[in-house]
Amino acid sequence: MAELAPKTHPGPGPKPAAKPARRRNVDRSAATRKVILDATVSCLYKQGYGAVTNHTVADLAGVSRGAMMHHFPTRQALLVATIEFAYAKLADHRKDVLGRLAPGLPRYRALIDLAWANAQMPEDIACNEIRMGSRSDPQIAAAITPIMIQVADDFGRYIGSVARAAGLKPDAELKGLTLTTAMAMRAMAVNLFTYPRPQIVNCVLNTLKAARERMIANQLGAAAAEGDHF
Amino acid sequence: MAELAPKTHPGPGPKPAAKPARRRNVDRSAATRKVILDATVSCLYKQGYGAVTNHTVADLAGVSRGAMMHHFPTRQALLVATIEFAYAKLADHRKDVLGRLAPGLPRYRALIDLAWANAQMPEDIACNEIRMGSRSDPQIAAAITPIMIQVADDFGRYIGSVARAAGLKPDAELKGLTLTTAMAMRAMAVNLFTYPRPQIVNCVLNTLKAARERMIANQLGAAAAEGDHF
DNA sequence: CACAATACCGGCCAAACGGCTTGTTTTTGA
DNA sequence: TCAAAAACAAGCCGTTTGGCCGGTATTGTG
Repeated sequence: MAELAPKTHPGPGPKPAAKPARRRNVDRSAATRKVILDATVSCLYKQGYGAVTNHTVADLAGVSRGAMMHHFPTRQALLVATIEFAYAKLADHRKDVLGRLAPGLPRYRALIDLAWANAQMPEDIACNEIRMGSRSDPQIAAAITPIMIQVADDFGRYIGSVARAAGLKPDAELKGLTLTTAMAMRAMAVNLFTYPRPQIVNCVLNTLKAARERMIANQLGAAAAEGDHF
Repeated sequence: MAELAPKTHPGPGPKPAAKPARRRNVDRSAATRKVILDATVSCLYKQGYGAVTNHTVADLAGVSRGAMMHHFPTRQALLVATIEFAYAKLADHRKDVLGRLAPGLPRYRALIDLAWANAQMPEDIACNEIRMGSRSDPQIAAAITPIMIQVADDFGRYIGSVARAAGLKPDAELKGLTLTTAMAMRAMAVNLFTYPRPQIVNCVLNTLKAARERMIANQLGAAAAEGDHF
């Protein structure tokens, strides 16, 4: 739990009540919102949707319920903000990892491992929890569905651009592999909570990578597929 | 909502208060339990884990809350019973479908479509909801985890026996395909609630079937893979 | 038939929930 | 410097939750 600002002078100095450093309102707001959203993601990740209550999140964030009400007047507002916050973080992570790799096949080949890394991140687990949990609340579900559709479509287009940059054409085989990977990663991450068998991970990843290499060989010829890309 | 027994004489006959047919206690119990468990599955399927409350389930089942308390004293008891009930139904369905097919390759090839059919059934969706939802309640999660581990292991052995009967050896490739299929189907069924794009289904199924045919050709030679098995 | 056991009923309770409200502290802008 | 605005604090309330209760109806048993 991060301290937002020192409230008291820590040392044994002669000043018994040092004034807290002056902070601008925009910074105070941003910091508080971030603390709350991080706490929500952490709560969703560790305890699941059912544990996300007013009280729990506020305590976890080290913030009063009043402050939470001020920034997120309703539960719906909190969850919508959390899903946008989490998706943004996931997109940043993707961009960061892929940016270090050369465009073309190396970058395309990194997508499967990246998908698995993403699926394990608390932010992705949190999004899954909200997607599933909000089914019980039509209002929240209605607010969240369009966000998720847009994110999914954006993600699909992004994968398409990475594939094209690698000289691959996004045909049915490529789309099928992309979707299968996305689905399998998500379910596998969820599954690890209740069926802790880490050895299945490499098993699934290898299956997907084998299908990928076969597709690359089909599209670009066997020359592009030489070497061990597992 | 099924009537358990006619309480009053429906017709305009001269008998104003016909006695309800005498039923044995075991039958009364079984019927009531079934109505409650069906209602729980339906509630999980249509509205999700958060909607499964004492009141909602009892109303949906057409049963008093007292009767529910009698058969399932706690929420945990209800959910454990539901997950066992649902898994039994899914296993029956699998057995029923596969039993109509010739053992060997035809039966093995039916597994992917069967996995998708199973994943879409309310009973499977209900199990997913319980698995995810119960993460917020350590007690319920602890009661459910061993059940799911056993079911998953039994299922794995069953797939193995079907594969062996088809002359296939359960190597890493086959296991990977089995796991990938199971994971992708589960996530896809969940996904349809929030991202209604039916066209992705065949895309994923075709990817998995292509991998399957390639594996069959690898293990049994090209002769076994002739024809169109999509 | 009498009496025990089981199935069923619906009101009740404490606890926890979401969110509203009033009051206090800090920042802002003129 | 000072009033308005924003950030923050926390008590409060109506509702809903899971579970408990005394009581009734039906079935099993000697």
